Amino acid sequence: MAERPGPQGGQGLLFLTDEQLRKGIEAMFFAYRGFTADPDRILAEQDYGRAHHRALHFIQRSPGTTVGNLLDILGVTKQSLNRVLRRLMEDGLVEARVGREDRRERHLHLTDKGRALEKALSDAQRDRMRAAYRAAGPQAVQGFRQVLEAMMDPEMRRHFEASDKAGGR
Amino acid sequence: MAERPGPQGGQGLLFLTDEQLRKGIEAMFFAYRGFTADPDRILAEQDYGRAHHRALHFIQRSPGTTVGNLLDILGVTKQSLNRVLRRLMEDGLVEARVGREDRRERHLHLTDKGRALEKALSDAQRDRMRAAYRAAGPQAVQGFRQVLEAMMDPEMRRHFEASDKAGGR
DNA sequence: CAAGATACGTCAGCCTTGTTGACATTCCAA
DNA sequence: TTGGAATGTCAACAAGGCTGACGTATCTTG
Repeated sequence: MAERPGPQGGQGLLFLTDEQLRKGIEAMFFAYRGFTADPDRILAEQDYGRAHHRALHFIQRSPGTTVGNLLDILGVTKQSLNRVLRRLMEDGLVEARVGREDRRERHLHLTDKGRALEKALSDAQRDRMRAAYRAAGPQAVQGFRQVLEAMMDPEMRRHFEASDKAGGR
Repeated sequence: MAERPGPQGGQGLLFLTDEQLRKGIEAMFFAYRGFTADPDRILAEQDYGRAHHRALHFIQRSPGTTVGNLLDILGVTKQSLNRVLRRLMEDGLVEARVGREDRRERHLHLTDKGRALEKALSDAQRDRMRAAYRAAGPQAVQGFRQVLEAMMDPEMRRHFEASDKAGGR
């Protein structure tokens, strides 16, 4: 567990010490706070929460996605998601269209109003991300992405990779 | 906003496109889920939540820390933290010692039982982090840390850097 | 065509963890 | 001695998770 550089490893494994890992864990914790801080402020003004942000984000990213697919991605129960979606539809940010091929499905789309809020949120979040990327540099960004990807559950990695559109990576 | 490589930037700024930033945002989202998944399972068995994990972690990391300091780090209200601490003390995982210099302060320590749970949680989380680090390699880990650090609020970065003990980075 | 499976919505009730506001206690420091 | 700091605690509330149960279209399959 507590590593001294073994005969096989030497300097090359120092980044796997418990202490380094602890720092990584705390870095994730503190960084995630920063990551959500700016959108949270905007959301609070309008009486929405992170759950609404997540729904808006993934509908924006994959317009026409179904409720079931969203459930998969977000990993919450349909009751929980439904409460959020209902509110977004009542408020006219999201619109559900009956599927043409399978009429049981509801295909979700943002309205202009929904797109506007989503943009405000993602602009704020992207600004922070952009600043961090710029400060760290392209090399660091590549490493950042590699570690995050390796940290995901395989099923989540599938969803993540599935989001490559034109211009993805 | 939507960048084409400008005359000044060229290839070097492609990592700052909106699409790259969106992928970074989703990577954070999906990775954080993986990051908390293993401890969450252990916590659920014992009817604790993430809030308890966070408290245990930061008490373990800085034994003797005060309630006020913990409030600072965790960024929640004292009522919220108090509920969690009370439960941990009732269950005999955490012990509060009256300060010797300033007797208003409570210095928090883990009991053996608390240390045991904290270790189980952090072992699980470290295992995942170690696997990710190993898969990505030392170079990537360095980048990972740089980006996360740049993403923190300055005040959180202070707390983060303050946690360097012997062997930190 | 009938029966079962699927996609979705919804009601009811519960829990954790966050919030605000108010107030008490204890103790340090000027 | 008095003001303010550090802490604890009560009450009430909200967001957003959860489970369980049930209803209704709609599709699919035997």
